[in-house]
Amino acid sequence: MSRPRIEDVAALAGTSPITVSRVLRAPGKVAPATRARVAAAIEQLGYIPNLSASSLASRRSGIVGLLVPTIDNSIFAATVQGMSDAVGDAGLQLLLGDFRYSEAGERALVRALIGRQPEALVVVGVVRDAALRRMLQGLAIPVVETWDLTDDPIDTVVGFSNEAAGAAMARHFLDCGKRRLAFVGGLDHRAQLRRQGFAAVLASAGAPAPLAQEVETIGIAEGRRALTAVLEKAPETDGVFFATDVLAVGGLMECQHRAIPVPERLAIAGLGDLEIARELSPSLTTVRIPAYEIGRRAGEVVATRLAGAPAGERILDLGFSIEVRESTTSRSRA
Amino acid sequence: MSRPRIEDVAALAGTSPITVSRVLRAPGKVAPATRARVAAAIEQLGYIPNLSASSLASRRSGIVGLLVPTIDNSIFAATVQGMSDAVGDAGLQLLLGDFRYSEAGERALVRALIGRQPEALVVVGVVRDAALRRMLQGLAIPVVETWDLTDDPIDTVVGFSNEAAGAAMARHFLDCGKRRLAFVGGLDHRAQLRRQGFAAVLASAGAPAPLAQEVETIGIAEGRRALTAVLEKAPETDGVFFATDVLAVGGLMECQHRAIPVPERLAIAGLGDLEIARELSPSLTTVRIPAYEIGRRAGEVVATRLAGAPAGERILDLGFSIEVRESTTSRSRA
DNA sequence: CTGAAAGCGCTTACAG
DNA sequence: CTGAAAGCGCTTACAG
Repeated sequence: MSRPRIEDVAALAGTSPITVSRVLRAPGKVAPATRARVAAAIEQLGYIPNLSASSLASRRSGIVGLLVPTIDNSIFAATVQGMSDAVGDAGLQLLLGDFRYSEAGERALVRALIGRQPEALVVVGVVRDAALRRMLQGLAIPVVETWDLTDDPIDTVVGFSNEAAGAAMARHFLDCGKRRLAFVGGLDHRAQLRRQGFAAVLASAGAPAPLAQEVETIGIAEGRRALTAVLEKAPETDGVFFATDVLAVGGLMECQHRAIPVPERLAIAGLGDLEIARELSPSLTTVRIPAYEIGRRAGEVVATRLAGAPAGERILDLGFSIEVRESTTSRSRA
Repeated sequence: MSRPRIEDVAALAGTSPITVSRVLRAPGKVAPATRARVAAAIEQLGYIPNLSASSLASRRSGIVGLLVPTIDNSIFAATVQGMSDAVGDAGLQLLLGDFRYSEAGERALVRALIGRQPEALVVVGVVRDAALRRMLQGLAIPVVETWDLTDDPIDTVVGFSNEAAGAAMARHFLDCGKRRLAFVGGLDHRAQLRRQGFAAVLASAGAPAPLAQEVETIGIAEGRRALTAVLEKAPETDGVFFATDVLAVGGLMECQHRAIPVPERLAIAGLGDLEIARELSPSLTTVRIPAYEIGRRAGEVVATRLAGAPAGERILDLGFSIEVRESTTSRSRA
């Protein structure tokens, strides 16, 4: 008992496959009586169109590819959700791939996705590999880069300035009277940009260059280790900016473990505005990223373009905000 | 400049499309010299096969569908990772869909996936909707249910007993001398099973029936609210089992906020063994679920079956363990 | 080891 | 409003 084809539906409804196809994709063009008969036949047979055949014939796959660095415990989950909401409204399906923070993985994943004929591609991050940029440009489909900004996107970029976020956090630490600072983060490009923005503000304020402590993975335990390392290398440190909240939570816990007063002796800040950041005590100062909106806007750009609209603004800066909380300010704690 | 087809590669390599196809899928059957010429042509043109056409002709999509309740801040992320590792090794691609904990969403998602002709389907949870079960059975492809157990899976189930997990946690509370207990969780089936197992053990031990506190969403703030509600309704409660760690973290924080001694006055436990559970102070007693292994095994079952092996054991119980930590035992706290 | 023929299940113009 | 013809880009037997 193999699956019914469009021909089986047509036979049962006493019409042609073309009409069945129309009922599915442009029901307004079919007479109501015919439409009803076809709908009944579809229902009766449990017909589900073969989308491989449909894609091949129509050259429209209905797929939007989304490339994320990781799906794990994800700061990107909200972006995926936003994308999913936006493209779902447009009748498109999301094909998700994670390249695990590796450029080789990114290339392999793009190739795998291309084979599925996506109508558009959304990438978390700005694509840095030159060969990959050229390849994506050659695809002649909308490509949206996200979670960062660049003067020269492949097509469109929807994000915020990681460098500006780092800079803003540096100013906040200075405002709090902290000058001997450290930065904790991975080697991925966005973390590096945050570090650069952070360091630049400190330099121009005449503060010491921040200690840069590198992490291998993103996790609470890794954040604790990083804080330990920072205090070993630079015991006088009075503030630490972590590239993500998960690391910062580890930093906070290590302080608690060592009975280091936060923020009096050591101020702590993160990025991402996870729910846990708000709920901890002391609550965590963090950079709020419009993660959902980034996904939503990226999805809308894609949907608009696929509906035939011309390319609009190439650079959409959705900004960020510093959420000042107890881990950097000396307000009384509950 | 449209994308090159297999015919273009064949022309450049001075051979036929059939041979190009062979180089891609069974290179051992092609003479080395020919293979080299074809490989060079593929490279030169940047040829990527159209997988819609390939799927249609071969009736093999190379796709495994994975249905999860949510991709958000996910207790399921490890399962997805395990699946991805296992099916990736077999050259299959994962098509991920989240049905947002709704049966209607589950049905719609299955229909959307079926259109893409997946060779197998993996579902987080046991499918409860009878019509959907019949439909999946009729598909004649491997279907793996996960994260729970049932006597009569559609095909194969890989998981653990949620009821037994609830029961084990009830025994642990009793061992700790706690008898006036509460359960906090959502209305999804797995949470209900945990509650039932929990309640059954208490009943047979002659302890009072546990208060069941329902939550709308999974979040730290929701866990705090739930704990507040429990203490309002039953101030004498001396232990609370939360259906997931995220809720339990909220419970722990609310206790901290109210200066309720944990575990002396109130013991707290969760399920999932998130990293934060280990790191908090007091650390959180929890049920460890082999989430990665569930995904990995499910993926292996699928890969084995698609490689032609007959169906093996229908029920794979991967078990769970109670991780006893400070939130239920009165050991000294750092 | 290699290729000509047929076909996978749809949709796109086009005609009426 | 409806349908016959052609074709989307591959792969599957089959033959040699």
